[in-house]
Amino acid sequence: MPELPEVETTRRGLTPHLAKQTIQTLIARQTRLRWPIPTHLKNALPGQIITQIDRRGKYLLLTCTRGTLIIHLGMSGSLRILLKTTPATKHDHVDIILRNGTCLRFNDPRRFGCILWTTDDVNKHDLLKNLGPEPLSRTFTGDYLYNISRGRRTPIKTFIMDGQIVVGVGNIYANEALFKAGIHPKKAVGKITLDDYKKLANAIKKILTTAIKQGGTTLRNFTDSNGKPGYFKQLLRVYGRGKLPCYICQTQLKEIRLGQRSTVYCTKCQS
DNA sequence: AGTGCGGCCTGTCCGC
DNA sequence: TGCGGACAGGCCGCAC
Repeated sequence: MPELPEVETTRRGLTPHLAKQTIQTLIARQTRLRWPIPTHLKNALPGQIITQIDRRGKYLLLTCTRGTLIIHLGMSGSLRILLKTTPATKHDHVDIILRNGTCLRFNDPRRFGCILWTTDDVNKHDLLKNLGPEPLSRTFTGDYLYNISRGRRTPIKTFIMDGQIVVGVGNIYANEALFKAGIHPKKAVGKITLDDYKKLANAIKKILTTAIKQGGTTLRNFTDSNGKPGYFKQLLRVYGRGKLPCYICQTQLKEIRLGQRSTVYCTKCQS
């Protein structure tokens, strides 16, 4: 389950392998992802040199000589660098073969991810043009949240999971950040004070930064072949802990559905 | 415009 | 032990 920290970790891991490399071919074994892989990609990619590897929210952006690859890992996607001779296994949907004999392999059991291509300004792409600020940037502050939430009634948890408000905050981190900031997940955004928004913005930054330092570890049933355990799981205060005692006050944590998402909070610590 | 929700997918887990 | 069904999650795109 790639969250922003894992996408960032992926980006950092891929960069030395991809930067300045030339693409030889594209192999698409399964083109039906979140959106179909563009049919012209097979013609567009060969000869392209990858010049830059960026991240916007949970999107990876591979800037090439004459276009940009937009990759999202969805729920279950992963990217690996392998020798191009490595046999493909289940859910290895796409290979981008490089001239140096390596390959970037996209694996995604649930196929919620996507691989798209644009030759225009990538920030004007439909998927990116309306995205909110990066949570770790200076523009994401308590003041920002306060100002854009006046007069609105959405529950705060839904609000911070909205990519147009701020990118990269998924269900797990939303739960954790609200607990850390002491804010009830259902609280209407228009009624939250500037002071609380400052706490919340800081909580989001802190949690994401910590998770990146952990190597962007996935959570729950992490069945990576490397057998890497979920380090960040040990730091979870509320997510996945419904009915268990709050670490702060021992009150039984409450679990509800909010916007069809599992939501866990402490009735005493969060108001 | 703001808000809420259905749908896309497969692996895992639970109860029978 | 096998099987069906609920659930998990990001996030677009639609309906109100």
